Amino acid sequence: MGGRRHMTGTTPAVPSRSDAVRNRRLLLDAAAKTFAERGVEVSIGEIAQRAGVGKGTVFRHFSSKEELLAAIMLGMLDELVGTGTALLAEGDPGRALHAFMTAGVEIFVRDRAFCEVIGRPSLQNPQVRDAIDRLCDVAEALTARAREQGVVRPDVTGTDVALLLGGIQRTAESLLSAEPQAWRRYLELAFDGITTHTGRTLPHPPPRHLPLAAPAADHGR
Amino acid sequence: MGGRRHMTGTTPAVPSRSDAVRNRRLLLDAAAKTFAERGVEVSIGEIAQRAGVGKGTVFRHFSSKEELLAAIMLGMLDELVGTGTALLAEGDPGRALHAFMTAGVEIFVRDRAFCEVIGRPSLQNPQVRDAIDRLCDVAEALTARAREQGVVRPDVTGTDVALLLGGIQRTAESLLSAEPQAWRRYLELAFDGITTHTGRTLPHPPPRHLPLAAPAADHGR
DNA sequence: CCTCAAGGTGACCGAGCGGTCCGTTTCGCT
DNA sequence: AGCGAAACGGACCGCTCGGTCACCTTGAGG
Repeated sequence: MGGRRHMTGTTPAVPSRSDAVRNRRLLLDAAAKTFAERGVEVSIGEIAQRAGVGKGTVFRHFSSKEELLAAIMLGMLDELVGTGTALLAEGDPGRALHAFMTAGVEIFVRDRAFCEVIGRPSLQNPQVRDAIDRLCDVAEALTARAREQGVVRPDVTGTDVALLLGGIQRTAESLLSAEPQAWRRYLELAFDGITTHTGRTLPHPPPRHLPLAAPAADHGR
Repeated sequence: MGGRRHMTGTTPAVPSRSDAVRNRRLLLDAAAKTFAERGVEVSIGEIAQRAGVGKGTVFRHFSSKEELLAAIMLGMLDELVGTGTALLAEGDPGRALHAFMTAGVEIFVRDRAFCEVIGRPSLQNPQVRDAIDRLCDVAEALTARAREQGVVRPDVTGTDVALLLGGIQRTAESLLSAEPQAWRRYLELAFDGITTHTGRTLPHPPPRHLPLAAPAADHGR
């Protein structure tokens, strides 16, 4: 997982001095928690404070806020890809797909920054995009198995499934503080939607991949 | 629509001088377009520029950015409530509910600020909350009709339907720039999910209303 | 045409942000 | 213990934002 002494883009992967490794760990942990609770808008200063280090130390380890964020998002994406890959060994394709979707929505529900970053290509760095591609691939593999067995309707793709994860979280979002498990309701609803056989095919052609190459012709005014 | 000469909260409803009414109109139009395209984060300065007025003029008409935003959100919510109410007269309850959901998702898709504001109670003023309550009520009325006729499964509520609107938009979000109509696919998927009869009941108790009374125990650090 | 209050405006303010820099501390090696 | 390099920290910079204010313009009644 990741080259040892290659530089990970712009910042040395892992420093050698003991205080530096410890602070890097503290920093990653604090950032993960803070981003999860409060979203991408939290200030670097607050993360530093929570980690018990100075603001400058943050930028010694990560050249920018975005890089710190990407490091954390990448870890979670890889974890989910791993879960999906492991589930390809599960015998029952329907159960495997359901378990994958459960794991996916759980991440969205747990982490506010994850929700905000995924699907906003304008904010994403190349590594995150690659990880999302891999996520779509494993979702497609799981979906294909279920589709061939007739568990899911024939015109549903892995990209559909990946996109639904965020949609399910969004549906449950405003209930989450009062009903932390409400998302399971909407996961089941969506799962019934993709497994029901109406005879009709869904409107609009199914998505093959995510359009991740946003030229970001943004608010350059 | 709405009281004529009542003051709308904190700012005089409609001024009397001709230039003032005209500028107010320009401002509302520019703000609606800008919020729709770019979300709540756009600066007041940009809205003013787009309306062709000075920044100070914005604050003469609306005491804060949030009030301007609320005025626009309120208009759209009321419009959707009106559409839903009208659809209660439609003969076919299933078609009526489907049409209501279509109208709802269309608004979400068209307006980025709408997506960002709805369901974030921490940002909402009382009038917007009331409008959302009314929206849930009309959604419940439409859903109840469809439920009684056996069109939708028995354990689906109007609040479920209202929440799904945002979820559907979110699902289609990253496809929207390349495939502006992709949301129809996920609307159909969700509609199939609430109309299919699996025999199983959904997990988690159905939501009765939205928990709109967020005490906002926020990042007051 | 005159008057004056209502309306318009942009320089300005304070707060918060990401990111930089350099004097100071600490680690690890000899 | 002594030393050089690496890491630390927080004052600091430039920028943007929402919101204010004192001065100027303009509409409309007389």
